[in-house]
Amino acid sequence: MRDFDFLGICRHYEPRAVLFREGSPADHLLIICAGRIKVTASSSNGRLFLLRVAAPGDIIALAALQEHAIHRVSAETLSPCTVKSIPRADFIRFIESHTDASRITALAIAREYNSAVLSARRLALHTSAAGKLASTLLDWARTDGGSHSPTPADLPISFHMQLNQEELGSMAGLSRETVSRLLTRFRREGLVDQSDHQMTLNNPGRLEARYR
Amino acid sequence: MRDFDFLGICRHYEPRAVLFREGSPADHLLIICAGRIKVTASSSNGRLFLLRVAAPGDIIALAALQEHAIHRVSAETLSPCTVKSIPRADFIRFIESHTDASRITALAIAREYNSAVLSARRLALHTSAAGKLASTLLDWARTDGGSHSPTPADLPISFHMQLNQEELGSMAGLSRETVSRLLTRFRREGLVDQSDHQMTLNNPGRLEARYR
DNA sequence: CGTGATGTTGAGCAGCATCAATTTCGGTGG
DNA sequence: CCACCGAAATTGATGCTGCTCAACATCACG
Repeated sequence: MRDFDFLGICRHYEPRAVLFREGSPADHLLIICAGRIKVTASSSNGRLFLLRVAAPGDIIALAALQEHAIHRVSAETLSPCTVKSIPRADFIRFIESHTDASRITALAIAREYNSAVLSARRLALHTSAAGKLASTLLDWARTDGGSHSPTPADLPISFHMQLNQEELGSMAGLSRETVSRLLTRFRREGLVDQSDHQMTLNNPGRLEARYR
Repeated sequence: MRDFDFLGICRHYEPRAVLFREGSPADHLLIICAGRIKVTASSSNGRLFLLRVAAPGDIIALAALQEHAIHRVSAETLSPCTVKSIPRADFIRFIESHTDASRITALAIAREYNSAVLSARRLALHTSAAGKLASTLLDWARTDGGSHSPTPADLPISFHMQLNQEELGSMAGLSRETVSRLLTRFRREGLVDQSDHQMTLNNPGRLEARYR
């Protein structure tokens, strides 16, 4: 841990700062120390896809593990952030020389992998818009809402919703308007509550059962 | 490498053999030595999503890196396969004790990660069915067609299509019928050729430009 | 010649994107 | 405190795309 502290450079960022852009060369790995970061991909026709919201402890810019790689996503801060930036060579030297670091790294990368798989799954398996939105919310609540414990299915889960409906839509592959309509529907059915930026899933089990 | 050979057990599988199923506990990592393996996820309503076709050198069952994890995908052989199965503890001990192994592992995992990100991207960014199918084919050709070199955009790419239209559809998030219609359309426009199980993208650049 | 797997093609319809109008809300300044 | 502004959310109307259902073709295999 002492060695790790000397690795790379820690920088502070204001909200809405861009850490890197799709297409730029990837040579540094980034580890989030504080704050939330939005990871997105975009298509030339202007569509945006929100791949994930990364939290402290997450590694982004994994592409930098390969030499001469190029970022396939962009990263932008959502809140004030502290991010440690480590050149590829230093990072690799570090995990090669610290036995337990390689394990922890592998785990961190596996977490990123899982999150990407969940996204793909969501988008592919659900035909209906309601299904996509519901499982986006559920996935979110379960990874963000915290506890890695097996989720008790019928207890309400509450979490801080840092995204507006447009961003939520670009995460679920839906238009802003559809998100709005669905949220009011879920609200009417008593499945979710929303006040300020707090989102509560009143009955995750039922939400999942009805719109999977 | 000598140590690696002693690690885990190598097993041989016939085509259509199931290596593991979604929901079962994940405690072994699998490394593909020979053959092709289909990695899928399914929803309760019977829909199937083909996440990726893994090739020799790929690691699957990455979920096993975490303790007490559960498989979120299923794996099934497409052809005769040789697969090395390594218990989690052994694998972790190995990468902790072999300096360069941790680097290589990290790279392998990063590859899996990239492939998952590409899938999610495809599904989210393309609104039209044609776009989804086109980019599925392009991604496939570029990773499978082999050369990691920057693809020259206007040369035909050819690759062995191991999937039927139904499977291709479940990779792109489309119905079997839509895949059929689109392939005939692409054929009519001279964008692809198909003979037997050989698929040729005559002009990747144009395919991409037209249906991105 | 039958059977099953795979591919092709058509018709109809639901669902979501799109366009557009309106409302709510938080912030800023007079 | 109110007026004003812009961003975000809500709601409605409309059209198109791709899913579904269905019939049929094709091919490999026994």
